Amino acid sequence: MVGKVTVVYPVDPMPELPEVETVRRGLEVRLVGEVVGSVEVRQPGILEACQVQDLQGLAGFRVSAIDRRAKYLLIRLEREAEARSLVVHLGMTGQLTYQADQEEATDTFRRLVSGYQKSVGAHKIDSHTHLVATFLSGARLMFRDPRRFGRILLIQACEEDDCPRLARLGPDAWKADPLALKRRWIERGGKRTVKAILLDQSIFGGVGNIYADEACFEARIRPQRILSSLSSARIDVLAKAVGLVLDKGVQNAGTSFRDFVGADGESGTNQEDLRVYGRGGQLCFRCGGVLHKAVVAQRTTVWCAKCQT
DNA sequence: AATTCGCCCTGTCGGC
DNA sequence: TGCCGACAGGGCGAAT
Repeated sequence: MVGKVTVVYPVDPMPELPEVETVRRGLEVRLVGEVVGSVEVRQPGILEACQVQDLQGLAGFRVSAIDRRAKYLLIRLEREAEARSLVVHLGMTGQLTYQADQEEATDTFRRLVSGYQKSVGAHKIDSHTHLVATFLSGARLMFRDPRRFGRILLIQACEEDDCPRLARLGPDAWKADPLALKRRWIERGGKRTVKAILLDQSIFGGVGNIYADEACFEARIRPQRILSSLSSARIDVLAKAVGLVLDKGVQNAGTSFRDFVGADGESGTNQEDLRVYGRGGQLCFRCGGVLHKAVVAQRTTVWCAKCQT
């Protein structure tokens, strides 16, 4: 028996495509059809290109759909002939949770499950809760983000192409045709590293630090390899690996080290399936070699020097 | 033109 | 034990 085991809980990096998709699915089930009663902005600093009054003016709008583009959530709102999109980026620690009624348990319940903190239920309103939308049904949608890297924008539904953040995004990386990934990587990647290309949201959107490293491990390619130095066949493998790790992330309802929760406050389980992210210095599950850690493309990067070439 | 840097922000952790 | 600096990190604008 081991005496005392120190478990390190890394802070979740930015929610990436699978995490945002998990929130989208949760909100789609619960939020569509709800009519906004009032919106309280508790921290105006999270707003971008819109004012507190604009959000307060959403009273009477009905939620018609929840869409996602890369790591952005788009909450579609309609009132008579008007249509708006509430655009939400979760930053690093953002949580967008739904509460059916205010009598429901109002505190997050955390417990340890397989070495990680498991979160259940919407968090109570605290100093990190920056926006609370209350619906006519009594339900609430809350945006909570301790590190405040998240952003909320409100745009006219028809102005999506004029929103610089959205206009910059390339196609969605999830469910993209592997041949399309390959073609665009080669066209737009120049002489950059695989890691830099995977993280570049204007080439394909949705992949962040976790899934970039996991895809490289899956494809047995070093993240610092220059893409143009890879054979055509190996780029094909990488393209399939990206699809695979994103699929798995979505199936597992996202990666939760600490902060990430879905719309109902539930943690994901993908952290249990990670092969390299957060494992620098530990042993490779595939070959037993020591996993290396270094900064590549300005991000902490982990790879196996033995089986990734 | 392509790439890098500094900033935003706060909880957590290691060192003293 | 407690204080404090270092660190983490996506996206954006400025600088190189």
